[in-house]
Amino acid sequence: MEKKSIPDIVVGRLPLYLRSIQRMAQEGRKVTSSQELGERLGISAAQIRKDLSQFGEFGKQGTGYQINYLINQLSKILHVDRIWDIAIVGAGDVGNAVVRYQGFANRGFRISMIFDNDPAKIGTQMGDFIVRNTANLIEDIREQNVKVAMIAVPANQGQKVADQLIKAGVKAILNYAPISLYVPADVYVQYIDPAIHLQRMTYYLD
Amino acid sequence: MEKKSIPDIVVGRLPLYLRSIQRMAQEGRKVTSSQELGERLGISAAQIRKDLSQFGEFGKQGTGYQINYLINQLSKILHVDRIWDIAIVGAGDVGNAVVRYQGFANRGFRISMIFDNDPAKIGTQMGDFIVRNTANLIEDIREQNVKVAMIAVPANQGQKVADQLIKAGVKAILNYAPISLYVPADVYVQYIDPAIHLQRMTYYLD
DNA sequence: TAGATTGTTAATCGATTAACAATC
DNA sequence: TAGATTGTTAATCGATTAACAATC
Repeated sequence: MEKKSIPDIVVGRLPLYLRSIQRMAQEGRKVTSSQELGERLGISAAQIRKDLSQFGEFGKQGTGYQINYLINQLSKILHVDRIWDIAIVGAGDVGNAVVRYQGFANRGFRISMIFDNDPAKIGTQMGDFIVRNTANLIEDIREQNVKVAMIAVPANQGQKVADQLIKAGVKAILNYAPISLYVPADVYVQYIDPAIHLQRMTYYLD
Repeated sequence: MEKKSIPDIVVGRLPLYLRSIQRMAQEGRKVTSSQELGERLGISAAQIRKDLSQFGEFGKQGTGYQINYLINQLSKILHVDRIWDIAIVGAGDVGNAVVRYQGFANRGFRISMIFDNDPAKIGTQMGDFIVRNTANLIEDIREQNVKVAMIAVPANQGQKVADQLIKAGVKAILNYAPISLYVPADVYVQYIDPAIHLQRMTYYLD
């Protein structure tokens, strides 16, 4: 009997739930409800209960959800009950911002290497790292068994870098280059393009 | 008679269509089809035709879509047939990356000011701008009639900054702070949080 | 013309919501 | 206990797809 498959749209909301209850925990809160969580996120309480119920019974009638317990469960579900090493490709302004980003702490990730193909940058310090040569990308990533990477290079180099990452065994790519990538079915891609997000809003402005 | 309302999920795909055909134009292409565009984006041809047909008839049977014409039409629909000034709040690493970002050219946006509340940063140069004092945010933004802003401050300052932006008349906020914002119904928010995107992928990894 | 591709309809598929029994 | 809130079902709502007449 197959494990029933969870809709991707549900998976996409779980990290929001996790972020929100982690914040509640920081605030010293111990218990929450689907209603409170929904108000914080702008999502209906029914949807939150339905989403969570796909994975188990995490709450108690009458009282709600123990925050610490739900954090643990969601972390396991999302596989961030461990630390994923991340490789960054591109040591420009975006790569620089990500390599120094403090927001990965307690969220399951840490930067472990950064690459560039510019001789002027290779070997220099960036954040806590020495910029590596993209020419060695495949062997370096393979050697350290890195499975998650970020692409922070210009659009015209994005696909080439993606191809190398895939060859190196990377299975999850966060792409800051403003292009769609072609990848095999067992590789996951997420996109961050500020202009795309902005255009989604200007539609509604006059 | 009311103008029929377009689903937000459709609006969300239009910027992807626009980016893709702008890229085709750069490649020297003149004409495309819903099928080709769909292959580039991993979206079905039927969906692309249906989405576009919500706004008019932009193609010709047998031949497809004139790229330049479709770029013009989509730019108008998304209101990027003009240049929107953008204010950035937060002159840390993320603010620095965004203020220098070259990717807004031809996409309807330009950075016009950046703020920080750190006396060590106020008055210094960042990219093409002098960092302004967040204390003057409301008057500065009002004076220049800026309607679009980005939040690039720590999580615990995000809501406070959002409240100021709204008071200043901003209607669209791209939020890099890892929190959900409360905003009035006439203000639009989009979120960029790399950890959220990464967790969406690690779910599928083992 | 013959071939290709649109715009659109109807059918299918999937996601959200409302409601409530169960139960803490 | 009485009140509150879950987990779940069924109904509703919305989005996607398949198919094809229209037509370039």
